Amino acid sequence: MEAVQVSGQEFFHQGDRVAVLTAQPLDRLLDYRAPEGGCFRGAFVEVPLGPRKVLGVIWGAGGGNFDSAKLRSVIRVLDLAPMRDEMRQFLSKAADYTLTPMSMMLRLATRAPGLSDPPSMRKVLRLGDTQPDRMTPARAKVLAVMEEFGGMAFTPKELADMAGVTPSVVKGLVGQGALREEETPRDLPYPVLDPNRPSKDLTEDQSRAAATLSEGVESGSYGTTLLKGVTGSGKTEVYLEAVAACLRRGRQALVLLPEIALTAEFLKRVEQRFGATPAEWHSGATMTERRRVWRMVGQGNAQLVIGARSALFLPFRDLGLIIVDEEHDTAYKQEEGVLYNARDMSVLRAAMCSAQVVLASATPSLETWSNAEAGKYKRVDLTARFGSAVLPVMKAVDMRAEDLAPATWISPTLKQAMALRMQRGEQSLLFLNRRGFAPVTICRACGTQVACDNCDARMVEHRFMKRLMCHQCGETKPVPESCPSCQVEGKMAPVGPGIERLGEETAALFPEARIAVLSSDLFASARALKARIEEIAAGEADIILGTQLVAKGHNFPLLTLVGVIDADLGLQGSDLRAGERTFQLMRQVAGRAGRAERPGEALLQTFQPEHPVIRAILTGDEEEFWRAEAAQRREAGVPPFGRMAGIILSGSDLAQVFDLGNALARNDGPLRQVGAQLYGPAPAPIARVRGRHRVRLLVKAAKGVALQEALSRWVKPFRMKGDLRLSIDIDPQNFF
DNA sequence: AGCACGCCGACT
DNA sequence: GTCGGCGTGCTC
Repeated sequence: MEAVQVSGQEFFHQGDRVAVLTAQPLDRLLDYRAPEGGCFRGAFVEVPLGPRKVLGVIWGAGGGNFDSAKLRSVIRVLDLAPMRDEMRQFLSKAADYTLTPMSMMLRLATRAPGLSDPPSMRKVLRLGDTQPDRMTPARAKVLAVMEEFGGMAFTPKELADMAGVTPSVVKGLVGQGALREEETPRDLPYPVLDPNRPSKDLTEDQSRAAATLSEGVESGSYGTTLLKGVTGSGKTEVYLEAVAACLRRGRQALVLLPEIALTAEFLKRVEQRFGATPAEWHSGATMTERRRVWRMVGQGNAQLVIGARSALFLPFRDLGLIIVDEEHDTAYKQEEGVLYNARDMSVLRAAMCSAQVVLASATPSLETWSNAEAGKYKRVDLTARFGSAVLPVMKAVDMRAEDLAPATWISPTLKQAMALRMQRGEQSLLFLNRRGFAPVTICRACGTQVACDNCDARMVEHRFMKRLMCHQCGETKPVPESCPSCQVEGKMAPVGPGIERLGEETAALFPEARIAVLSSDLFASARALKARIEEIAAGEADIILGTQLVAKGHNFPLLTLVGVIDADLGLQGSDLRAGERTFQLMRQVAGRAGRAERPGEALLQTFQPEHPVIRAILTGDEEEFWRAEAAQRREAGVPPFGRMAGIILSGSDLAQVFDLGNALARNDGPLRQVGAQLYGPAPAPIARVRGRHRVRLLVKAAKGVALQEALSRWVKPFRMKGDLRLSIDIDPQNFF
């Protein structure tokens, strides 16, 4: 049973007027009468709403301006750990910050199935108090197992398997009273993690870093630390020590990872360190797992959770530490529904519950770097260990001086470097952040490019499935024989390189090479991809071609050359963070090559070798890069030195969407009052997705301005007619 | 979010 | 006549 024991909490007696927050998008609290037996503030309840019963949380005393005669009663208090005050505060603050209705926040915080159901039970067996009338060898085996694990309970199936007998033997013993049936909750506590098992040997550097982090945890107060260290510097070992310190204090810890693909490997390391597997929370988890995690976290029966960004909204009972691994990763930004950045929300949540945050990265975001610089965050640096990956020699290949045949992308310089690796029996990696065969299919007769019917995006040829695909909505169609516009036949041609096309070119250059193409869409499952990566790491490929996914986490010990096919790719466009992103990505990709005993080399093919970002990547002076980037942003008054918000309008009728945008722009009084500037409306980068037109506006304000307040006053008067939608993205990652 | 209410077009 | 399209509005 989950005991509802909250001391010092406000209590409401039966019939009292209480305000209830539900997950229905009402954006206000509803008043009810407290149920029989009363309820505490924070209790999860079931309330009637129209013809339905819905989940809600007792938020406080009722407001009173609703006709008492029409008040309905809370149906019952659910058998769930009540929401703690700090969680209510966290949700409120996060809602204020992201301008999200509370109902949506509650939905985020209750994303587990069957919360309204009583805890699911199952039958288990314990040793009974009578002896069976006749002892048989099979029966003896079963009883021996029970003796061996004295006091433990097993399901009939488990017990039969462990004893090596058929279920009927077990059934017989139950009938005899030698085994006793008992009901227990199906959701079991997670195995206890032991923080005092011996850790790996840490270098002096690592021990110092671990001590700093642990000190923070032991203080029992809020604090954020940037843990900066390159791949192979042992970041994970270091922060697992902070986790150990947290567990020793009896508090819970949360490790956020940017991608599900990284969790399996991480779980192994946790098991090695703490002797058991922690709870796991991500979109791939089954309903049963989600339910178990949610309930156990609330009861304090899960000490450590490894999860994706939404794990931040789990009902921790006593959260003492949040690790945000690869904190710069854009996957932490939720781009749909509730628009939040899990990195920033981690800091908020930690502040609410006196927990520590560790932001770990080899290439921190500028936000985090400058917060550390400003002394808001502590900073701990790890240098590379002997024998671990070291940053390779980085060189630019000036593409203006290279002689390339049409429709080829591997320069003679890069080819030569690859040939050398082939000779030496070492691996090369070519990085191209473009899935598919060719990004554009063009008609050579009229110049038309094949576009998606539902989105304002060009369709990408995927030759392995012999179709064109829209990377926005996933729609596919066959590669047309004749031009959809001018009807001329046989003139459709692929333009530009994708990873598949690069594969063809590589195969032509090195017919004897074993080539592996790693692109997320070429694998049926994360498991298949992981298996392939392991094969490659073991040496089962000479040349690896990869998209974004090769930049993350995976180590290839035999790899000594990284060739970046188009280092300029990320620098195009007007993205504020283009430089930062390119810098991070290039450093990470380059970091795949070379270890201390086998130095690596990275060749960056570029048409602009004198570009400041490319130069910074080549010289490798990170601090200088960040200082320069920070200076530029400060000058421009953009994040983290100014505030920004994106307004995204969408709807099926373009004129209507633009009308709304223009109306918003004309009535920007509340924004001008706080000195904020408004840009737009303008078509969004992908102006049409799934048949909906998208228009954007951008708001820029000085730091310290009450931006959210001004924004909500600004948009409030506008009614959304028809299928028009308006969403506000505070601290947007992409702009126009 | 659901789910009802309601007000106009093609059917038994 | 009425079945049903989904636009508008309410839920304590």
